[in-house]
Amino acid sequence: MFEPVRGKPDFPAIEAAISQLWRERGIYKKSLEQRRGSKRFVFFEGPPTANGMPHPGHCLTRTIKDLYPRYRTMRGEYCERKAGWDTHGLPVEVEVCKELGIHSKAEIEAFGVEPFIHRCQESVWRYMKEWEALTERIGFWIDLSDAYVTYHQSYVESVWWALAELFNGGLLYQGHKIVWWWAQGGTALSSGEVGQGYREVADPSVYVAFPLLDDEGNQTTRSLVAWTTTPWTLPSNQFAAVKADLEYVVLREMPGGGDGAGSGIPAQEYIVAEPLAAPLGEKMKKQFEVVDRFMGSTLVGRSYVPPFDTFRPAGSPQATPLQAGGSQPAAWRVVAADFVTTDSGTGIVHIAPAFGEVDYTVLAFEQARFAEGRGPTLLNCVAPDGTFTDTFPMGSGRFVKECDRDITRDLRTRNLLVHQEQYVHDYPFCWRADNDPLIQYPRQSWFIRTSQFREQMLANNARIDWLPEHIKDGRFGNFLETNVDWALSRERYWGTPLPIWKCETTGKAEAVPSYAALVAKPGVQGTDVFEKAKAANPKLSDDLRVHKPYIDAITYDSPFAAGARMRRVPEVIDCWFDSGAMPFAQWGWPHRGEQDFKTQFPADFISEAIDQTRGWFYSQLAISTLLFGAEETPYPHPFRTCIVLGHMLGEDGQKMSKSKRNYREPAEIFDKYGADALRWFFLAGQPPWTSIRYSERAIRESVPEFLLRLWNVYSFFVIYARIDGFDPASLLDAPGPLDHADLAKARGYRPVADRGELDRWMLSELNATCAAVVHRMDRYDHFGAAAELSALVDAVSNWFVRRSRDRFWSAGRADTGPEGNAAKLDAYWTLYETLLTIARLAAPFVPFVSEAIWHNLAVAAFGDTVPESVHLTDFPTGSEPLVDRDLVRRMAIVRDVSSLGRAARAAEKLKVRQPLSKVEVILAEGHGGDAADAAWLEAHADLVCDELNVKQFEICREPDRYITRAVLPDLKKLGPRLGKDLPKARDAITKADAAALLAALSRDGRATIPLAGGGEAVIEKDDVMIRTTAKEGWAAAEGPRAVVVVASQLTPELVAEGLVREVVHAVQSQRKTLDLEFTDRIELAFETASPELTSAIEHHLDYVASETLAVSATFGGLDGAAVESLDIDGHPLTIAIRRTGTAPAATGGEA
RNA sequence: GCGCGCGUAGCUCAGUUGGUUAGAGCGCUACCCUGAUAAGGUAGAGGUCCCAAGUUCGAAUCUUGGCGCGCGCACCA
Repeated sequence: MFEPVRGKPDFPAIEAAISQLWRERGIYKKSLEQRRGSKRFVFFEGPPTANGMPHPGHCLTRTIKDLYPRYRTMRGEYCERKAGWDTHGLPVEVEVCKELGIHSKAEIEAFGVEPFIHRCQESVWRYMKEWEALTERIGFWIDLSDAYVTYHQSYVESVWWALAELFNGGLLYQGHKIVWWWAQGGTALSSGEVGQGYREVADPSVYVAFPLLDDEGNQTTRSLVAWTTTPWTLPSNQFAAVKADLEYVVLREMPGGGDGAGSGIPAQEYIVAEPLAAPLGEKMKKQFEVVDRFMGSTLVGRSYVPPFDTFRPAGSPQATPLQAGGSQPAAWRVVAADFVTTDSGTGIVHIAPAFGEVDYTVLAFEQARFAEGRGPTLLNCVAPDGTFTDTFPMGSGRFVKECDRDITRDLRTRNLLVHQEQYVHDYPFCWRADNDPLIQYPRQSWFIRTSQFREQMLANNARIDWLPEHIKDGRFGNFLETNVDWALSRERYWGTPLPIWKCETTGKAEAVPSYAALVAKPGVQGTDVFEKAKAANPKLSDDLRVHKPYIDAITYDSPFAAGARMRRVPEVIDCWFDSGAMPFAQWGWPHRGEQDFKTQFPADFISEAIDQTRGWFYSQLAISTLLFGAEETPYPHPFRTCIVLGHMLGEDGQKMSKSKRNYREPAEIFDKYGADALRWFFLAGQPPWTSIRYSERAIRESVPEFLLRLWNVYSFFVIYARIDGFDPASLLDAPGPLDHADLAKARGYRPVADRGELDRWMLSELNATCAAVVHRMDRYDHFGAAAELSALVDAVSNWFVRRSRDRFWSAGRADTGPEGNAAKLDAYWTLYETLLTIARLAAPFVPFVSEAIWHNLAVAAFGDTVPESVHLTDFPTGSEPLVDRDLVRRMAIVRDVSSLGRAARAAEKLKVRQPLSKVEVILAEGHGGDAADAAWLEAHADLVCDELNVKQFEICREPDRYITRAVLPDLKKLGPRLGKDLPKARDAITKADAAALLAALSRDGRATIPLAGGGEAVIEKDDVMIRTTAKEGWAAAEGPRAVVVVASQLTPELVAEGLVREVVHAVQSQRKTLDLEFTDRIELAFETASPELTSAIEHHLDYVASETLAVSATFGGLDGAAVESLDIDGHPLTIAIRRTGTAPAATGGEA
């Protein structure tokens, strides 16, 4: 027998109990075991970082990541779910630095790399408990005990193998490039990391004069005006770039204002691009006259005085021999460059090759023009820590950005500052230390030649199913097309060490694919460093063996030079490479895990939020393509389908972030509403790729619509099943999965075909929904599937249960015994089957509530002869033979007619309590309905009468009394055929005599109508639709399927009945205010001065008494009764109620 | 600046290949039910489908150009 159900569910408490049940019985493991050997569904877990608290965004990803594996498992597939943790990288180091109160690399070195690494390793697990709790709480089934961890030796060795492969293939190289440099952190960042840190800031923007030299090397009064937002790069200026085919003008200040006028100092003349001259004048609020104009090519080759003489020797510029013969000064010369634009600035670009990628290409180009070894060298007066060196005394030892002000002031005193303003633009900061601006800086760095694989990556991408689809060719495709080589190395500490050892003599390098390969090298030394540390501290993790600083101690004999040693390069790698290597590194492949890797590659399904486009999605695709791309595969790799989730927004619509903590803790939501509420909100609230507004209100409001409604139906079922003795276990001896075929074996389970219409309808809807949900879920459309589920629960609650109440409350027991009531038993079987099936359908979505329902309806009833968990059952796919489409359609018509009837009543202010004599229904033609529908509807007159509280139902025989018919052209059919004549045809059809036209069409199947302005059109029967419109003066409502007319005339009898219903309603309200149980019996007495009301009550006294459970109903007073005076439709009435006793709760009898 | 996405009811969002009366939930208002009851149900009000032009017989839907929002990118010197 079923356990009693609390009417008001405490979902969090229910979920806690279910959670415990799963844990104790190992349901997750069993769900896997049960499918072992079946077709695999491969899922990759994108590793989160556990050194921060989980937030609502993680709840979303974990919900989606749980949904599909659960669904697939129920569909019969085998889906391993290996957890993973991302443990390396800057986020961890920065967190540890914060704890230590330090920031710079120097401080880390002072603290000691070894203890620092230990701290990092501990920090990684700081919030592990919270993560594990969240994972269990939200019902994310995954193997936490067997998680892959990116710092583990086996993982690191897999990454080493990958890097060695790339190195040996010539795809991993060291290059000198301008990189985005985090000076305080002393490392370059990848483009992905740089992208994370853009922020809008106001920088000083300066217009600086570069005085031109004449042919003799003397300074002239004409100056180039260059624009820059990074004054600190000016000391390292090497060139000025112009566009050769752009017009430049020479500006002289008009007399009458400004500095220098009349002071004897020759007026300054400024050279700028013609289109930018006027804007500059406006900014400076000065009048200029143009004294000369020429093309940019005229300027090319001219020498100028750089703003600072940091690197400039005294005297005239030195002529340097060119490759092609002749000579030129190597630096401080005007060059031509195509990238110069007139979008902003002056059309003259200050070139500091050390601090700009484009600037660097100018230098490289210029170097090639000069004789070997004589060209310009890179000028740089900034140290790697972002401070000026002694080469630039003014800023020596200070961070460059802090010197902007002093540099500007200096320029002004030397009359070189033409103009200054604030410039608001986006500038990158370190994504982990967001007060540190990044600078572009020349650096040796290790790169992966990903750009060489652009086409292969695009081809691979083309075969991936992206959801939403536009990611493929949009955001992700674009990113691939503009791919640049992956800046892999990090000059940091806590990361996978770059497994490259260099010969100290020759500088030649080789890559090492594993620790074993390393210690097998000839003359290996230094392995004892770790062993000693381990001896001193036995708790030291063995995995640190392959980390800094221990790994750096290991050296071996160079194969390149006799007597030389091989030493590791100092860098670690970008942690995104770690996570991207996860498809094979999670198994330690290729050093081990061959079988696992083979069966678990590629993934069928992954899902993360959109910020992973350039993160994990890219790193996986790039690594997989580079390593495995040579082989033709019939599938994309390393994943086939990827759901890209939208960003989670806070209550204010702002983006949430771990560091800003601008969100409610998930735990609070779990405690108040439960995990299933949150899951349903995520899954059913919106398509997964839209950004989700995470608000408590929205979560709360999503509960009644589905979870609570489902629970209420379930609770209704259990309450009455217990009362009526519906005990499936006593009717079914050898239960199996409790699906339709299984239940059909039960005694008293009548074949569906023999059952009442409502039952057949319910099972039709149920099975149709199963098929629809499967269809949606197979296409990763859980949002659509959730809508189907929601509609099904609505159908059960608002139609099946409501229309079945009579059966549930009718006399007799719900069994096959002598008191058995077959119709009642049918109702129970139908609702039972429906609820069991819904529990299975909803299981992947709301696993807790589904389990609670299953547990009571199946396990509590049958014990261990049925599956002990809903998650061990097969997902219902729907049985087509049980679906009766005609019935579904016709029931929809009844619901429509009822709804329209109520609308008609409402329009005339006729409340449902007032009985009416008649309802007439005119069915629309041409809406897929037919004559059989009308007959069917007529057969359901009682149902409609009951719903609408009318005495009589009729399909209207004289529709013309109530409606007018209009013939409407079916534009979709006629449009393509008639084209431009359509408007004329439409007018002609609309204006034509509808009756005559219809007659002609039904007689001949076609009709010819004349068109305005000549010509005619032939229309066929199917080319038109008939619209019926209610005539004025009737209580009618029209919908697409029918017009419903209610008779609004009231007879005295009807009025009296209406009054009585009002009285009953008043008594019931009174019962409720008196807090009477629904089984309490009462004595009832009325007093009224209205003869009309007196008469009405007298005529229906029995009805009143039975409806209100009154043992007596009289006129007059009643001692000790609760008395209430009120107004019944304008008639005064006093009601006296006295409780007399309680009848035993039972169904049957007074329905 | 370039790219991607979005713009539909007070709020959150659907809207299938262009087709006649643009939908849902919540909220609001009114009503119903009172044996699922601190539940449940029905109806109503509420829309220049961001703007403009174009294509078309016909545009929320397609095209172009604006405007606004979000996100991403980076040769913003």
